[in-house]
Amino acid sequence: MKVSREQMAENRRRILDAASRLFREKGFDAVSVSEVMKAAGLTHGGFYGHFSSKDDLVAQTLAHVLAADSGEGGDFRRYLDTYLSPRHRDSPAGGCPTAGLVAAIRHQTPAARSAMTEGLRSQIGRIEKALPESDPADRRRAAIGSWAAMVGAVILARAIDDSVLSDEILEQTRAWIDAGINEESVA
Amino acid sequence: MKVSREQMAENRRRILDAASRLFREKGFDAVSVSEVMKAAGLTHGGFYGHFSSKDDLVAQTLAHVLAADSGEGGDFRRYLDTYLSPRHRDSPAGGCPTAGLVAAIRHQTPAARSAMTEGLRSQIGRIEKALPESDPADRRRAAIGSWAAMVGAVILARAIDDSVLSDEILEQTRAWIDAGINEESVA
DNA sequence: TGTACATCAGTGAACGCGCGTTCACTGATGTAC
DNA sequence: TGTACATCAGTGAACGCGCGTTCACTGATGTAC
Repeated sequence: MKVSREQMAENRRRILDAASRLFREKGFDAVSVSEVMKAAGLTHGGFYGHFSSKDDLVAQTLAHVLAADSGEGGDFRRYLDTYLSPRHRDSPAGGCPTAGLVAAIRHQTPAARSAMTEGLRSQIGRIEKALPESDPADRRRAAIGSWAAMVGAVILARAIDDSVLSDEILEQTRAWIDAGINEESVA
Repeated sequence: MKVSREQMAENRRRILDAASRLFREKGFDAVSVSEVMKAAGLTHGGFYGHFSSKDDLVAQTLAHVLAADSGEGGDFRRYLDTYLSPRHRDSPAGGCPTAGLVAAIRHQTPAARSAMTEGLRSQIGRIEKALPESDPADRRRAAIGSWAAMVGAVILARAIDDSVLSDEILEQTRAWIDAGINEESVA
């Protein structure tokens, strides 16, 4: 049955939101088109009215979720504490899409890589702005280094089965970044 | 046709080596059992004489490649320069198995997670030893923070399609870690 | 040392399954009058 | 505003394909004598 234009737009949003959560939780390959559609409250046949292929869904989901990833104009240290928390590590579905999906981007289409590139560029810019003032070159270095360490730490912490070591990775990386930021702002 | 015991052991090693390269290059899901066997110079039917399932191959490949990942008793800065080089970024198949595979471990079996946990534990220990002397607690913090940043930077650098930004991520992360190490050794 | 034969590593056809994708159909929407 | 009908978003059965896995078979290995 046909559906109103607003309903169709909302359906599309629900598909993207469902895909976004499922992809972060289980990875691109382990999530089927049917699963996404069911999670969005629809049947699989209607999928191709919204997207040209599963690859297209992946690319559009990335653009959707990385654009929404903004916010956080606030304090960098607060962001750091939240990001490197056990709570964030344990919630991939609702957590940072970069931590959940970057590594898989290598095996996706050029459109997906492009979306990730822009997402990463703006995320680095956002961290630069949130960092305590100092020399612009140092600030950029700190933004990139911190972000690499944050994403790396969450990925490592999520991969292992020893919760003590996992907690330690989060906490030590947090302290290490914190010390690096102090150093930069003092320099 | 049957094959000598030594030949069988060598075949097993060749399967693990082929799987190791292919998994790092394309990811676990995108590599089929047949593809691995063909790369090892065998046919797919013989696979189950060596491994009980593809999941078993994944777990054993991780144990195999993470154990071999050792070496590098040398200078940390040299290791850092090599690790965060465009050459390493561009060679996932022959590169660090952690950078190539950690993020996918979350979706693998407990045996695979266990292998990654031990691999990570020993890698952190190795870096601790290679770091310039200072307080042991600072050294451990630096080892974990540096490793998170190194793995994160390579994963980020591999994900994007802008080679200028990708090079910058490697170089800035290298400089950021270098500064952090200096700070620790001075403290 | 040489022979006879049981073992078993590797082969390749075949299987069942779930996936991405297609398509004839349905019935609510929204436009033309 | 009310009616008639063309449009088209969503449905669900069906498809072809590649995957992991199985199995009857082959022939070299290596052991028993």
